[in-house]
Amino acid sequence: MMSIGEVAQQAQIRPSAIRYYERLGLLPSPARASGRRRYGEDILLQLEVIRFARQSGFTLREIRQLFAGRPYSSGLRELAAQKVNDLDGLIARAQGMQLMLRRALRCKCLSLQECARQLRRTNASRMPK
Amino acid sequence: MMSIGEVAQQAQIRPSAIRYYERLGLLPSPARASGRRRYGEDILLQLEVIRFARQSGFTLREIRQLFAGRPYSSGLRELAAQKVNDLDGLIARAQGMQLMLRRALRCKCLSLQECARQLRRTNASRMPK
DNA sequence: CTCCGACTTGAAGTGCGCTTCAAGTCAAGG
DNA sequence: CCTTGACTTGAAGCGCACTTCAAGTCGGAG
Repeated sequence: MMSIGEVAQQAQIRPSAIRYYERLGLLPSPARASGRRRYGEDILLQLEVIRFARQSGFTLREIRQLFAGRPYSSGLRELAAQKVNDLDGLIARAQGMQLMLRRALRCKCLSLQECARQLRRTNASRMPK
Repeated sequence: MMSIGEVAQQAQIRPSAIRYYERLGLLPSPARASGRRRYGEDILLQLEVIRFARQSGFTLREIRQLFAGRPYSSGLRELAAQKVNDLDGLIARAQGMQLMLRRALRCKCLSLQECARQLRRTNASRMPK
């Protein structure tokens, strides 16, 4: 069993963030030894998933809905499917942005107006309203 | 020439956001007619690029650095190249997340622990520390 | 002319994701 | 024993991206 400090060090995260996740309901309250939190190995995996999801643009509330609920809960699969869809949009936008930046790097016209015009011409379909 | 309200309506954004962007230096101060801002068509393109960049995970400060500076400024190309790189990471994480969610949808084990274990087994290389 | 609605400004407020602070508890080492 | 340092809590603070509010200005319709 690890202390919150050990977990934090291994997960490269601040203890305060772990406590914050717990308060928000992303993590279950762990066992306690004379008041102090004691964690098993599982916590590291859970924190990894939280970070991974955060870095994919999920909010903590979404992460709680998706991962901290019981399996098979009613709207959960629907939500997950929606999220898969959202990620398609995110990926498309990120790729469009890359295209724009690469183009700007090549053509030496790195200014808002020029790049916008280029983007519009070549990538209009991927620019959401 | 358009008023801030017209621009806002066409760009699907609040006037307050336009003023905020202006204050932050993302947008130049437009012409004024008896105190009121008057915009040409260019503003719509500029706002589109800002939204597009925001949706790709850029902060407003980054957007200002990248797009609101003069062309060819010193560290600008370097920054852009860095951003292209960051986007690779973002795209990879988003795709990893999609994989995880799709898997969870198929195998009916949508719980933090199960998905984490799956992710770890199948996608460890894409999980950043 | 008067009223309405859209605009102006600066300042304060909001929600998110944390961090920091203050005050206190506890266990282990010297 | 007593100090040290990691922990506990609740509350406050912070940076971001805006929005909202308060108080005032302005142009055009009636």
